[in-house]
Amino acid sequence: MDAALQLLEHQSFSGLGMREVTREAGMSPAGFYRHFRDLSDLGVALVEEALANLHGMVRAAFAEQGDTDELIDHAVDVIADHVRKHPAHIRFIARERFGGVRPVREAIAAELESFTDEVAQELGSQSNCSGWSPEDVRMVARLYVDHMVLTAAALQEADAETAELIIATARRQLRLVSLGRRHWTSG
Amino acid sequence: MDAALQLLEHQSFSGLGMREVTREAGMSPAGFYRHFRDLSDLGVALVEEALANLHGMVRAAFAEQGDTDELIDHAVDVIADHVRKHPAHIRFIARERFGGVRPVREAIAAELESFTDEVAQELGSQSNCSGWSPEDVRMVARLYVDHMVLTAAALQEADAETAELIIATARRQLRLVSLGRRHWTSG
DNA sequence: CATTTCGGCAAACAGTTGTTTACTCAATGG
DNA sequence: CCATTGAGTAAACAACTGTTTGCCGAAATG
Repeated sequence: MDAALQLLEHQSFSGLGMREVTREAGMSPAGFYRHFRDLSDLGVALVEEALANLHGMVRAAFAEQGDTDELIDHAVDVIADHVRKHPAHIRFIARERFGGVRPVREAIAAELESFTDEVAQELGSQSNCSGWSPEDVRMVARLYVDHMVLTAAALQEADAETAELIIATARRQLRLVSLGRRHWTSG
Repeated sequence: MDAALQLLEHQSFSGLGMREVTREAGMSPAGFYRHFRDLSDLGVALVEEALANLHGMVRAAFAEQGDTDELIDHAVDVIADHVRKHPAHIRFIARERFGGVRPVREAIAAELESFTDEVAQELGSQSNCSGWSPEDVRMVARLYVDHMVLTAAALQEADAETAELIIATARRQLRLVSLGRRHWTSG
C-alpha cells in the first residue's frame, strides 16, 4: 500500500498497474494476489487508511469552545497540520473523489457522508443552532466538509508561501459562512 | 476528441491509452500524431473545449437583476441545464481538476482562475459590495466558483431524483452565503 | 513433533502498449 | 495544371500488461 501511495504521486489510480505496484514494493507480481483480489480492492483499502484518522480530529476541533474566530483558526490549523503530515493520503482522496474507478469513488463518498453525519451531529448539539431543522443542519455540515476537502486538496499541491495564502482565504471564507449561519432563519 | 471523451466516461485521463483512443475513433494508431504531440496535448485541448462555453453563461447569469433569491435560483438552473447538456465535459473537468496529469491539471486551474476573475469583476461592479476590499471580493468569488464546480460534479453523477435534492441543497447553501455577504464588514 | 497456513518466488501465457517508418491519396492553392 | 500539404494507412519494434500455475520456506497451530 505504501508503494502504491508513492506511485500515486505522479499518476492517478485508474492508470496504476499491479506489476508497477509490486515492482515498487520489491515483490514478485504474483505476490500481489496474496493481499488483494483486485486493484480496486487495494484502492478501497487505501481510502480507509487515508480517512481513518480524520474522524477523531475534527470531532476534537469541534469540541473546543471559545470565540467563533478562535474556533475557525484552530480548525484550519488542524487541517493544515494534517495535510503537512500526510500529503500522499490527501492527494489520493482529492484525486479519486471524482476519479475513474467506481468502487474507490463510492468508498470515498460513503466515508465523507458519514463524516458529514458527525459534523451535523456536532453542529446540532451546539447552542447557536437550536431552532434549526435537521435538513438545514446537514446542509451547512456538507458546506463545511466540502470546504475542508477542497482546502486540503489545494494545500496539498501548494508550496509554503502560497499555502499561507490559501489558509488565510479559507479562514475568511469560514468566517463569512459563520456570519451567514448567525443570521439564518430556519424553517 | 469525442472518442476520448466517451472513453473517459469509465476511466480517468491518466489511464487512457492513445491506441485506445484511435481505436475508438476508428483511426490507425499513427494517425493520432497528425493532431496531437502527446496525450496531455489532447488533454489540454479537451479542457479548453469543456470550459469554453461556460464563461458567457455565468456572466449572463450575473447580469440579470432582481431579488437575490431569484438570482440564485436562476444561476443554479443554468448550471443544472449545462450539466444535463454536457455531462461528459463536466465529468472530465471534475475528474482531472486534481487528476494525475500535470499539464491538464494546470490548464484547468488556469481556466478556473480566470473564471474567478470574471466573477470577482462582476461582483465588484454590484451595489451590495461597494465598500469591499479587492481581496475579499476575490475570496467570495472563489467560494462561488468552487461551489459551482462541486455542485456540477455532484449533479453529473446523480440520477434524476437525487439531482433535485442536490439542487435544493445548493440553493440553500448559496442563500446562506449571500446572507453572510450582506453582514460582512470588509477591512 | 506434525501439519497447515501464510507470504513469497520464477516462469510462462497471449495481448496490448507507444512510437517510428515509409507509403498513399485527396484537397488545396498559386 | 502542377506542386504542396493535410490526413490517413499498414507493418514492425521491443517493452510491458494481468493472470495462472506449481513450487518453496518459514511460521503458527494442533
